[in-house]
Amino acid sequence: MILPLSPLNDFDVAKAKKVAAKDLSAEEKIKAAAKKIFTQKGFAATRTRDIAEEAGMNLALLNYYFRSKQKLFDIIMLENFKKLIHGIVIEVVDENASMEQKLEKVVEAYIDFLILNPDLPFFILNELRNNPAAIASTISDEINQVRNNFFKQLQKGDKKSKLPPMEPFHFLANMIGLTVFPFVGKPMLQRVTNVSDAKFNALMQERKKLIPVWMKAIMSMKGN
Amino acid sequence: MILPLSPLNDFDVAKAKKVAAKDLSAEEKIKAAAKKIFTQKGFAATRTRDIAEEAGMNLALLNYYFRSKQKLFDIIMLENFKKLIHGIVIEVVDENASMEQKLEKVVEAYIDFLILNPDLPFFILNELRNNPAAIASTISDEINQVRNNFFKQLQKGDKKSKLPPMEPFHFLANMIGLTVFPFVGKPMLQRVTNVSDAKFNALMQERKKLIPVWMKAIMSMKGN
DNA sequence: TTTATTTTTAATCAAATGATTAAATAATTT
DNA sequence: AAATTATTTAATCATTTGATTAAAAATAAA
Repeated sequence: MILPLSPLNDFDVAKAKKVAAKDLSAEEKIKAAAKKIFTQKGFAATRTRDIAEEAGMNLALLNYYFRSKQKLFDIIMLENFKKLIHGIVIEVVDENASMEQKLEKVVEAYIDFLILNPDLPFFILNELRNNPAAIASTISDEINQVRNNFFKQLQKGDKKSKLPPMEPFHFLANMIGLTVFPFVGKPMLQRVTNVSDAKFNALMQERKKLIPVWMKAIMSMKGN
Repeated sequence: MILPLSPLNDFDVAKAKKVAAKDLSAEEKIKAAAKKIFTQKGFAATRTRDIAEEAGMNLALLNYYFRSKQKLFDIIMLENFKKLIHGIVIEVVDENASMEQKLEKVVEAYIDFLILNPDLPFFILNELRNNPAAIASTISDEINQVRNNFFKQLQKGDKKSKLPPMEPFHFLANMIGLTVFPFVGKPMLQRVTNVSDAKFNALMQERKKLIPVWMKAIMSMKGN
């Protein structure tokens, strides 16, 4: 295999072949380790040696399989991002569901997901700051869907749930703020309120029921 | 001055003397540049050369005045942190103010502050992740004050405002989520909702009035 | 003005870090 | 089994980056 010597050749030829052998392929081990460390520490604070060590692999394998730290990061980034928005768009765009139904479904699915991936939102928010354009372009389709469907529903109000129209920005900020912020600010909140990890998760379970109720209360206020 | 040659000598002797000369001292220029870049990009992603360039100063001056990147960062970090919690604790701990009054005061003061320092909360959240213990110890006094005063008021309910008791964690998560999250998630929210910087600030002005109303609506719901 | 002190600069160092290479090993194909 | 191809390793490179140094310039003290 001459790939490392010819940087411009395509790279996936080698991959497909040996995958699915043994327990977990070297490539998969590296990817898993990279996901863990990149997600925890972000791009800049992650060293390729840390990834190799976490994967129990030789450092050179990282470049053998992924060419560069940046390329590896891009792959992780994209997968993380898709994982995070997967499901939510489909739920939210559904024409037949009422606002109330959407609220309940999305919040529950999201909190379940975040309990399993507590570092993901901070990671996304961080990298979105460093690279707004590149990432946004990969998901512009989903954004447009949300704009064309859900935002319209929001702005004309929801008859079934008796919820008046609401400015989409405020709705999103509230919804994500209430749902995602506890995970983004977890270290701070835990420190101030003196809450253990177990208690934190229990509180998040509570919020699955509470947030939809709160959101409806917010939307029912006059002046929105 | 022999400081650069004797690393263990005290460092502040030199400082005090020439400060307040010219327009802005070299030390102040570096500090301002460091604050800007550290706050924007975090510790790991910031290069000392970037700071020197931003300040228009020679790279060696950074070490001359501050000894190391880490020491400079610690100073910025502490100032940022104090700036962020300044005021809020005094407001919130005041025994005589009702919950309602506190809500209105704190939200307004905070949003005004955040409009001027939009990158600060993300910076704090980020560094709090990397170094939970060190930072927390510098503000444990303030945290205890909040616990002993405000959380008690929360948990016994507020008669004047007719607000029933609420779990402190949920209250904090909601309050900070609604107030601070828009700034933390600014790039994401702006992208999805297609909102300009000017519009964003206008929406934040709106939220100064809305969030207290929303918070009262949330707290008035049964089941908290 | 002369001397001492402080500040600034340019050059350089040492360590960390992303990446590469050539050789060794393992697996696959013929 | 022999030949080919793919994977893995240890050693090394080149660059970046935080830090230092010695000398020059600016300022203050005598």
